[in-house]
Amino acid sequence: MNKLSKKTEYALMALKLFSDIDLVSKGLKPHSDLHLNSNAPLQMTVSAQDIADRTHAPYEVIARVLQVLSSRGILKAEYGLFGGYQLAKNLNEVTVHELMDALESSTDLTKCLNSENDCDLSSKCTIVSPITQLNTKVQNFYKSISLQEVLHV
Amino acid sequence: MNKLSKKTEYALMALKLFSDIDLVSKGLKPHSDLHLNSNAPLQMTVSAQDIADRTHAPYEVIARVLQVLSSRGILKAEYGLFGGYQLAKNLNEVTVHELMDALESSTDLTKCLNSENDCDLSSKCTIVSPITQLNTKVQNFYKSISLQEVLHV
DNA sequence: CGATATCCGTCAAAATTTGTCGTATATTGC
DNA sequence: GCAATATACGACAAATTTTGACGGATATCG
Ligand code: FES
Ligand code: FES
Repeated sequence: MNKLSKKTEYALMALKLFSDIDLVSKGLKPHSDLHLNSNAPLQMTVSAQDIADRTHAPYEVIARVLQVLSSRGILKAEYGLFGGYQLAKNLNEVTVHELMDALESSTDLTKCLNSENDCDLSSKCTIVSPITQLNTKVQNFYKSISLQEVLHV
Repeated sequence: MNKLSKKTEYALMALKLFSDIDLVSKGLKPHSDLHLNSNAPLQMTVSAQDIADRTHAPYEVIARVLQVLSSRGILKAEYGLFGGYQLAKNLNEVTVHELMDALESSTDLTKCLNSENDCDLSSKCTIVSPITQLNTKVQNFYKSISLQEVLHV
């Protein structure tokens, strides 16, 4: 399959939103219009509902994604009225690998590489070493790309 | 998910087998024992059944994989008794991307990138450009790695 | 012609992803 | 204290994809 899950896509949308808001707060223009509703003052803290509305992602799903990003320290959560999420890290310091590790079922290239999945063929398997080495290359590749680099295009 | 499918794994096993046979034919030692059964002379042409036996992959599945590799010109097929498959290309000239393109459902990083899948959100989507650019990077990465490089470790 | 092996369409089982629901917990404003 | 709001989390159903199996057609060779 070799695809990024919807969860990771939704995460990128949310993080791009925060990234743009951050630009606005510094007096710079975002790359795409934010379509901020109402004339309320710009809130650095955005609720899951707002993020769902603006990204057009299903609320329940992206809410869960935001919780994970929060648990990973990429976002900071605030309870209560006017609560929501804020960027907690500079996106320059978060890699694509980190995002995948947070949201994908696994970052490994194959199921057999997963230590929990004890493949009964591993003793007879002829490509354990090749796959392992290729896997390392792929991991390093995704570790070499920051989210800033991805979103700020 | 971001994983290589079983089909691609089976393909790598088969190609490693051919790669090792090729070494033997040149009088060199393969990296892993071939466990050639019987005392028959070494055949450059190997049947799907033999490959299934030696890789421990389900016959029906790896047979289909071999057919695809044949249609892509990576293997050469021969009908009839003592028929089977041979390496048709130098593995130095076949990339990981080429193998994925042959066997994975898609080489694209997300479903939305697939032109057939006309995502109804694409007009509102905020990450079309970021995803597209990241996708290109990933494609180029997989195009930069040859199967020789992967299997000959 | 018969034995063997590649080819190919279809389909069911299994696994994974995606989305939904219900509920608990924490914070704020009154 | 209490109601309103928003995050946190477990469980579950629907949808999609992968994996594997079956049946039969086509090609080659002795
Ligand atoms: S380790 Fe599972 S098939 Fe190679
Ligand atoms: S293009 Fe489909 S969600 Fe972005």
